[in-house]
Amino acid sequence: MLGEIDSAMQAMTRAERKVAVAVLRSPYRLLRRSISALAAEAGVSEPTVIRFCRTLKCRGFQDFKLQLAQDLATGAHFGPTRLAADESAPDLIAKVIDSGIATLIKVRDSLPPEAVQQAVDMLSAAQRIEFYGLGGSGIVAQDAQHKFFRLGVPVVAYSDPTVHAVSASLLKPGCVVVAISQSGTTQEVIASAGLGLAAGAQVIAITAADSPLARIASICLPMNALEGEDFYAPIKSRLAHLAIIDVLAVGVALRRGPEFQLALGAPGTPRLQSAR
Amino acid sequence: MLGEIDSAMQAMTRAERKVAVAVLRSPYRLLRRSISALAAEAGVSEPTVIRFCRTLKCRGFQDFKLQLAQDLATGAHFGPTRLAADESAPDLIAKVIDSGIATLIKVRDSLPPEAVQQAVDMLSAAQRIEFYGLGGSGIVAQDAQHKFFRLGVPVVAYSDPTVHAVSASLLKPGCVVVAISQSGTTQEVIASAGLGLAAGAQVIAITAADSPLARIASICLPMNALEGEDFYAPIKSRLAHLAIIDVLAVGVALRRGPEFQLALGAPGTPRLQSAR
DNA sequence: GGCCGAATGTAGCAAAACTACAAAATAACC
DNA sequence: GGTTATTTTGTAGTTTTGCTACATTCGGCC
Repeated sequence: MLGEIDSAMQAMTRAERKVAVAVLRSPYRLLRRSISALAAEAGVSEPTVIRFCRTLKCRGFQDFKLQLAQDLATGAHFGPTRLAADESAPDLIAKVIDSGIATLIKVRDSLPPEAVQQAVDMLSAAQRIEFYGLGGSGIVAQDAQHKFFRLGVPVVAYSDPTVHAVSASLLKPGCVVVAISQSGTTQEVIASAGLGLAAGAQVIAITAADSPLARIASICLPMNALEGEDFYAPIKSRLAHLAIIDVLAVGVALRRGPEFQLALGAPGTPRLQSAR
Repeated sequence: MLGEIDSAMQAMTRAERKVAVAVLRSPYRLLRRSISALAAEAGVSEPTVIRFCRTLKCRGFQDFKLQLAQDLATGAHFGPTRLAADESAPDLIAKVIDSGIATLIKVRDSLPPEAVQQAVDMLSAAQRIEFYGLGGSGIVAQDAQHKFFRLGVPVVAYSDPTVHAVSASLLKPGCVVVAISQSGTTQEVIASAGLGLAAGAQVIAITAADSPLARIASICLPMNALEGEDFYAPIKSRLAHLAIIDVLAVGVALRRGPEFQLALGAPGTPRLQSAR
């Protein structure tokens, strides 16, 4: 929609263009505003705003606002929407968080259910689970540890390559390694995953499809390259990883039965650290 | 949102429930309709419809329609997201991630822009930033460190109470503490925040509104109690915290200028750890 | 059965969105 | 270059919408 406005601007009259730039400047604020407020901000009259909406194939201002709202909610507008250095706080909030929402939608629609199913089965049956990740992925690994460690399985997270290399070589059949890496090319993680496999453990990779790490893994949960290597790229991929971990954690908790579901934080359960 | 309507129905009066079923029957059609049309369809009066919206924590009918539109657009409208023990993988993915999307939407719509603005100003001007959090919030703190530490400010994250207590008492004016706690009642974090204040530092709290921690903080970014202490509660609150951190990080990066924006991971930038 | 509080509806108001028309600006033509 | 025709923009008015204040009715309780 924002893109459409941008491209339709050429065919607009002068006054309509003024409305267009006002809308593009802070789309989110518009949602809460009235026709008169927008007209005043753009420095035009109210009917001009309505004509602007009609030019965009909308029935009126209300209709326009509704479509814009849906568009912004899906995050479908990202890419053309650049953040300005002087971004207003409401727009800053909306743009950053919508970028997150868009990421989650993408993960939801691209995660292969079969792979998730297999991963949940494998983790539910595991005698021991180890999460490996470096840097940002190391934080994801620690988060995973927090979510899994109350499910009744020994679980650890390592973000030090030398440590997880040693640990991996000491694993046994029945153990599961979850290797987390955005690119799937991080040598240290690939190496440790390989050591784990050699020791008889199984490896679940949360990484880019068709990457070296993905190829050696028993199961791969692909995180399709979030196209648009933009400003938020690292934030997006972190979020995507965390979401995948969440799915696995909930899946395993369900499988393990009610007593462990409670441990995840149902009402009345004594709070452990992670609930803070 | 549709899920919330469903669960809020129990606490509703008879007439409000009639509105609820009318909405749930055809949510999409509602978007184009007016208050009077909905009232007629549900067989109630117009103010009842408004009361229904208010019951759902909306400011009015317009606000309700807007939120509904965004909700429907994201596709995150799974009913009362109960999970069965034998949940199929596609549903598991959809429900867990939609719960996350709903959380982000809630954060987006409830974060006070003025507080965010102030927090960004304060962080941009800070000589030193320290993040404190325990348990699950400790991971959030570490994540924050990763996101901030390339912005040209000394930044650390502590999740050990004795360590951050010592560190807080050594702070000076110009330093900023970001205290993260879900409940806002964690004694150790409150104590350290207090020490920081006493040493002349300022404190930004990411926690529940009106909690003890919120009251002593210079600025509070409230994470309104995500009602429905359900199965995902801990996952939701973690996600909400991370999202708030993201907003702050992007806000500060923008303020600090282009060179630091690149550091967050724009194309062509050498990748550091967090990009993995 | 009468009283009290909650729940619902009625009536009215202010503002919002939209329409019809007139003024201004622009372009076309002689 | 001036006059006319056409498009563009603004003004004023109408209708609808969302909302509020108040009255009425319903349901529980002594």
